Amino acid sequence: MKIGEIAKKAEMPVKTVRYYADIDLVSPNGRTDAGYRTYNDAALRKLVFIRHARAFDFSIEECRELLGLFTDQQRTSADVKSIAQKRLAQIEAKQTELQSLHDELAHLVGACRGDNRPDCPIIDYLG
Amino acid sequence: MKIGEIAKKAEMPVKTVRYYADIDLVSPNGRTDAGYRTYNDAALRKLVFIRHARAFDFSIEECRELLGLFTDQQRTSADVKSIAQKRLAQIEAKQTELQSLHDELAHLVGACRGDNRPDCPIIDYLG
DNA sequence: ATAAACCTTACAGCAACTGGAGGGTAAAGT
DNA sequence: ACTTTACCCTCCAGTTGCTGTAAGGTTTAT
Repeated sequence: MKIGEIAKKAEMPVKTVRYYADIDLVSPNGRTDAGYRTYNDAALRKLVFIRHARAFDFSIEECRELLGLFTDQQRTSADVKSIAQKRLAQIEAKQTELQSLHDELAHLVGACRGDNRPDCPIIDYLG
Repeated sequence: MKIGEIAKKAEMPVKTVRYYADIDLVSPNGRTDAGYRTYNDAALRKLVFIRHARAFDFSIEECRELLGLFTDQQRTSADVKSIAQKRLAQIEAKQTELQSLHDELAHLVGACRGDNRPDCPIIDYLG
């Protein structure tokens, strides 16, 4: 499989696949005579794995860690769960933060008449 | 006021104040003979304004826009409200996204026994 | 034969800073 | 007066996770 084909199957840009190769996250299994990267099905599974993990906002380094567990026969589900729980806690923290952000801003927007007079509680609050 | 003083009053790192000067977001009103940036109270108010707006995840460009309105006597509250509403919609979209992320991941974490056996629904799902 | 589609590397850029090197200056202590 | 400490300066590199572009080489289809 050349890079275009695996990228299509993994549903990500060619650039991204090449980037993952550059940072040694998912390496091609070889090169053609012309220097084209060649990939196998194992690489495809890794890319799909990463796409899913990235959708969960796992960082690249977390993906690397998870990928290690993914291919490690010795891993325990506790290892994986612990990483996922850490991520979940991060998400929950972000949610809380976003909620108070939302509430404050919504309050200000609600208080602003939005007419063509210059006085505005949003500006007052921010300033 | 020199940069250290205004940074302290505005509650942000000196580096950040210097950065805002570099990108012409908040310029010093002059320089000392030695080349030190000098700031006045108007600059301080702008920095505080920006810190608040940034806490709402307004981008620097949005801050620039808001700052323009802030100092523009001709602005109407409708101008400001429209920017704030746009931002509110972005926050709400992010919240929805984060919620489904949370639910999916929480489901997976809940399904994982987290013992020392290798089979793990999180890995199964991601792979 | 040639054009389109594909591949390569290498560098630049995004946002919004942060850190560090390598210096000059000012304020405070002795 | 001298030294230490605390500031200040510029410039460059790095962060994250790519994406865009330039300037080429290769393969495939017509």
